[in-house]
Formats: sequence, C-alpha cells, structure tokens
Amino acid sequence: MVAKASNSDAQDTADVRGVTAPDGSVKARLERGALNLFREHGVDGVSTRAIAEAAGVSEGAIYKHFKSKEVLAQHLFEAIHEKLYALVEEQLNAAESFDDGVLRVVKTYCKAADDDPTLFEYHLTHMFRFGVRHYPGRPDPTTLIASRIQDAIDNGACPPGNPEIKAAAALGVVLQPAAHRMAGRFEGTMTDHADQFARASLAAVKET
Amino acid sequence: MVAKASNSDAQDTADVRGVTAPDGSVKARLERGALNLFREHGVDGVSTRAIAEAAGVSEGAIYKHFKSKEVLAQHLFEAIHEKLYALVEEQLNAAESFDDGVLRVVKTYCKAADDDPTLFEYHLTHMFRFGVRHYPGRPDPTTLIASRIQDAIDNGACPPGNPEIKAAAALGVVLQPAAHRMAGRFEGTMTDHADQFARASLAAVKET
DNA sequence: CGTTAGTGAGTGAACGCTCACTTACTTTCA
DNA sequence: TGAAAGTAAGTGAGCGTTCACTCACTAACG
Repeated sequence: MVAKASNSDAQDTADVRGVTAPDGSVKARLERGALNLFREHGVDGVSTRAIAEAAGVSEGAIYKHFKSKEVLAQHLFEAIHEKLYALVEEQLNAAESFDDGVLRVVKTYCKAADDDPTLFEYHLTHMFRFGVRHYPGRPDPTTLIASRIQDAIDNGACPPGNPEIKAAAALGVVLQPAAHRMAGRFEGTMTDHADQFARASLAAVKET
Repeated sequence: MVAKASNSDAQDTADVRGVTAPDGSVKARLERGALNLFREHGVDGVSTRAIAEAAGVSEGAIYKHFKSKEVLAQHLFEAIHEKLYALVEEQLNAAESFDDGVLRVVKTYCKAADDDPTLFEYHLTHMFRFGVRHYPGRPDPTTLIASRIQDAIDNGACPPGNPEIKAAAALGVVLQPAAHRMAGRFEGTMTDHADQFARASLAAVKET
C-alpha cells in the first residue's frame, strides 16, 4: 500500500495509485470519468450514458466491470476511504508522540486534498451518502483516530473526554476548511496551512 | 425575522417558526413531508409521488405551491440558511466581546441542531448541493462570521490570519461533531457539549 | 476455437410535470 | 337576499422523456 518510491517518475501522484485501475485501461477510464462527473453533478445527477461517453466506451462496457452504477459509485468512495485509512494508520504508527500524530494526520489529509482534489471532493461531498454507516471491522479513519485518542487519554497525553467527539472536532478543523476551499472561499493549497490546522486540531482535541 | 415572543406558548420551537408555512396547511405538510424524505433519501432519491403521499395530498398539489421539486428543495434549504443567518447575526450583535460572540454562535448552532434535527441534518447534508455558490448579498452565516473575525483582527481581539480559514475551522469544530452525532457516533445533545465546542472553536480561531 | 471485452439498439419502469376537471369559497349585482 | 360569476386549491389520469440495465452480437486473442 505504501508508495514504492523506487520509480523516479512516481512522485506527486503517489496517493492516487491503488485507488483506480491501471491508467489507460477501460476500467480506469470508467472510474476517472465517473469520478469527475460524480464530483461535479453528484451520483444521481449523472447518467450511465454520460459515464460511458466520458470514458469513451459504450454504455454496456460499464456493466462488464461493475454490477451497477451504484456499485461503481460505492467502489470509488470505498477506494479513497480505505486509502485514507491506510495513510492515517501509517502516519500514526510512525508518530513519536500524540502531538506528532495529530500533526502527521492533519498533513496527510491536507496532502490528500491537494494531490487529488477531485477524489477528495467526491469523498467529502458523498460522505453522507456512503459514509454514514460505520460498522465494526470497516476500515474507518475516524474510528482509528478516535481509538488513538483514547490511548492518549489513558496515557495522560490528552485530557479526558469522549474520544469520538474529540476526533470529530479535530477532523472538522481540517475538513470544513477543505470544503470552503473547494467552494472558492480562500486561495492556496491545504498544505500551505497544514501547520495552522495541526495546531488548531490539537487545541480542539484538548479542549473537547 | 426575529421571533415575536409575545405569544406565551412559542417557547422551544421558536427556531422552526418562519421556516415552514403555518402548521396544518397543505403547504406546511408538503414542506415537512418533503423535508423528512429529503433528509433520509436525498432530494434525488425522492419522487414527487412520495412527497404527495407523505403530505396526504395529490401530486398536482405540489405544483400549486412550488414551481418544481427542485424549487421546493431549494426553498427548504434557503429557509434554514436564512434563519441561521438571522440567529447568528442576532447573537453577534448581542455579544459583549469577541470570545462571547464565539460562545453565542456555537450555542446557536448547537441549539438549532437540537431543536430541529431533521431541518439541521437536511441543511448539513445538502450544503454541497445548494450552499456552495456564495455571491455578494446572499445572507450567508459563514461570510458574516468571517467578517466579524476580520473586525476582531483589526481590534486586536484575535491574532491575524485569513478570516475565511478561521471561520471555516471554527465552524468545523461544531459541524463535524454534529454530523458524527447524526451518524450515531456519540450520544447526548449538541448543547450538552456546547461549552467544549465553544472553547475548541475559540482555540481554532486563534490558532489558524 | 473458446473466452473475454466491448457494442449499441432495445426494454420496461419510473420519473417530473401537465391539464382538464371538481370543489369550496368569495364577490358581484339586480 | 340569492342566483350567477369568478377565483384559487386540489385532484389524478396521463403525457413525453429519461433512466438503468440487458442481450444478441462482433472483434480480438492465445
């Protein structure tokens, strides 16, 4: 899951790898085409004809790769969801302290938003459609973050409180600005402000 | 726009008044029925036949009150949007200091979420569909908050920085937990945690 | 020659919306 | 005062359109 980084020309698109099929394949073109359309018009605002056209294939080709339009949309959401989980887990394991963990997770979200804005925006705007249900065993970044906050509370690295609320508040500090940036409310990349967000996130975790 | 409050039995539902038509009317039943369905299934997941059935009227009745299903959905979103704007403005004007203003706004959002969860959830989940475009003159709570943050920066009550980012981070501290609560990630009302959110929001504003 | 990927016309269902009509109430005026 | 005319709300069958999805077919390939 971690970027190989041995290939010299695989630098800035590292986060996208593993989320979509190999470039150029019909499946990858369907995924990218659908993603672009879903992001702009929402899943329900996009027809299978439009997806096929965007991918440069016939409508029937969709059904050689995905059982339904809904499954395609879910697959795209799950892909970014699981990728984020893996990235967050990697950074949390590499963290030297609780505060360092918060900084790393915030930077991870900022980088993900900057690296593939379309993918991130789709994830953000469709959280309520696909992300609401959380059941045990599902790789959910928020649950992971909450459990690490619980550990920090036990260790005394974080003041006591409801870890789910702390996790939500900390994430909100990053995700709401990400949404506002997508709406054109401010300029610059998310990473430009990562340190601010990290400080604010940390404060939010400790105050809630 | 502000509640008249002369009527003694208009206490805890005050926030809802003015958002929908008078109770019992066909228009009010259409708005409530549509709102409940839109919240649960999304605007595109609800048919005009279903709305009519929920309101206990015929399908044609919808079009005596609203030009289209889309207009009905927009109307519902705008109603809560403008109501929130009015409430936020009222609290900001009553605030004795910048810190007090943050506390009041956070409490306002918490109360709105608690008083009419359906309305608030619809607002939250459809922000990306209706709330993305912000143009001058539109009553937008976020823009109002950002402008007050700018004032505070000018007065020295708040450290310098981009007010749009500060506003987004502060709102995120409240809205993300609100979304997580709706997803069933924690118990209790939003107001139960309003003081925590206020402290965290204030910290987020000052750290970004 | 069997398998797999891709085609695209076709299908039934569901959709948003319309419209001729009924009903209930208000206004007009001899 | 009371019949006639006008108005607005509500009805529900039905319209044209679009939709997701299917399937008989072809092309490419080992």
